[in-house]
Amino acid sequence: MFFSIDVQSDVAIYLQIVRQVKFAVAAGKIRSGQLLPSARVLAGRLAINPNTVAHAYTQLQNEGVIESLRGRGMVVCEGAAALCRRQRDEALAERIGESLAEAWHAGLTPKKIQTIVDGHLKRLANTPPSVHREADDEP
Amino acid sequence: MFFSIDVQSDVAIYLQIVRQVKFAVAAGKIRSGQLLPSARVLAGRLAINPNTVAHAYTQLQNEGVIESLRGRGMVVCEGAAALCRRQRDEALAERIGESLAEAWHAGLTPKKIQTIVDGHLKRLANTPPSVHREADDEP
Amino acid sequence: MFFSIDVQSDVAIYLQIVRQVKFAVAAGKIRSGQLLPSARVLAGRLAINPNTVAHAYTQLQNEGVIESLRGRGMVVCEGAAALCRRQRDEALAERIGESLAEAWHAGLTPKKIQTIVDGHLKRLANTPPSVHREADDEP
Amino acid sequence: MFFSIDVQSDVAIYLQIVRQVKFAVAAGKIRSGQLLPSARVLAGRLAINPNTVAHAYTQLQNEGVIESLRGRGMVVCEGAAALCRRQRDEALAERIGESLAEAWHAGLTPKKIQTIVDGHLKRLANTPPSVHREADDEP
DNA sequence: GTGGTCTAGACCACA
DNA sequence: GTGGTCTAGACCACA
Repeated sequence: MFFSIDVQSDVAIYLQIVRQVKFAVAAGKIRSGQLLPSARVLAGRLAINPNTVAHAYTQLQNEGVIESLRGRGMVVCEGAAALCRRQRDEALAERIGESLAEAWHAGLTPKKIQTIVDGHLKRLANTPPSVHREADDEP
Repeated sequence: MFFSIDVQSDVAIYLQIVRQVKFAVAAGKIRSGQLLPSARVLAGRLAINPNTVAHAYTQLQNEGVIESLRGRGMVVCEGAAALCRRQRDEALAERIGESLAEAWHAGLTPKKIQTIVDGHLKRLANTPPSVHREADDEP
Repeated sequence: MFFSIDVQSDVAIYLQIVRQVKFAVAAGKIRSGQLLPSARVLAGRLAINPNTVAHAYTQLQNEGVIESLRGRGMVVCEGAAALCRRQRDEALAERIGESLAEAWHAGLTPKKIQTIVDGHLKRLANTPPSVHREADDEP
Repeated sequence: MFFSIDVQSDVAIYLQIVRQVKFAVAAGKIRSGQLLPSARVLAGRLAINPNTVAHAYTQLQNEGVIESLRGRGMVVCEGAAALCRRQRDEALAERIGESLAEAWHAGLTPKKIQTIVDGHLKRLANTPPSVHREADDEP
């Protein structure tokens, strides 16, 4: 129900799934103990290859986000929310940092960079975020 | 003299070259009509295969940044500086926008995002940029 | 099933493939969404190197005729038929125009040029065209 | 004085020279016994490499259009006008034939092809040809 | 010397 | 299985 994948994207499909599961867990949309849809079901829903979903689930398993309950399916681990939130915030901060560093090293002035940032933030402020904002996201 | 590639990077070598040539042209480090080092020479300098450099040059040719003078080499096209500057600025702004949008849609507040941005900019301000900053980069 | 290449020709093999794919798409012999034969398969069929086919496919991709579905193959883009038809018609008209202009500037009279054209068309009329003629090719 | 070359063209420079000399001889702009500019002089005038001009002259010599007078230079052969005119007319007719055949095999109808031809001829009729039209060009 | 083309074969991520 | 990337090395026309 939560996932949408873009087969055109240059990001591998299995990574899009990994990412969306983590973000959903971080945002509390999927809670600890909750069952994920089976690889076959999710694959059917997204019209992709079941192996691709299985690949994503394996990676999530290796990272300790989900675990397999034999015969039942994959459930979200205890503590996964905190883990995913931490990972998500680090990833987001890192990507922002990279994009700013790139602009900086290309020679754009801090003023111009801040102008670009402000423009984007203003535009985003008029857009509803995809997930509910949570108070505990704040430091 | 300008190029440095990172074979470890997950960005293809030929794309690193494409990008660095464009940025060098945008920054005025290579000017219209100027000959690029031949594929063989540049390959030798970077310790990579000449075909990889040729691949990068072909892409730059397709994008209208350079053109081949038969038997003489590849020269920077007339108007390439403006083209590269535009592409570079668009790419930088887009990447910043994407990273901010990602954070926004993940539920981070504008305040938190701005805090992350400020932290990065402060850190960068103590780092020399890779290229000279140009006045005409300013709006 | 459609392609035939001439290794003797002074036109590069990969360009012969590019051209034939475009013409096949323009003629409706390959439709949007349809998978092209994989580089390896087509190479085997044409008894050439897979890299040469890949080169052709890359060029078709750059021109927006086909796109790659990761791990699945290359499919004809939406709208490629119109694009290829337009390109084909422009290319044909341009080549005819060039050949006529050349004759004109060499000093041949319009009457003599028309005589040459008529002779060729008469001869061609007795030759079956390579593709079915389509009604919508008519203005 | 007659020649103009296009370094961007995909036709080799030496072939552009060969062609222009032949066409000039065919059109009577250069007559039998007349000296061509030396390779060095022509190269200087066209801002190209003398080797390239020499390459063109060698080809013209092999085809019997010009001959070298030791110490004097290259002169147009006796009978070169007829030879060049014949070659020119054959080449022009062949190129027209190829362009028409290409359109034919792509599936364009004779009517559409004739329409394209008429359009081009009408446009050309309003353009002065590069050379004087000669009565003896007519059959 | 230059780029353009082609072959042969490798390894990779991905589906 | 698929395409993407890279290496290595060949031969060509051209300047």
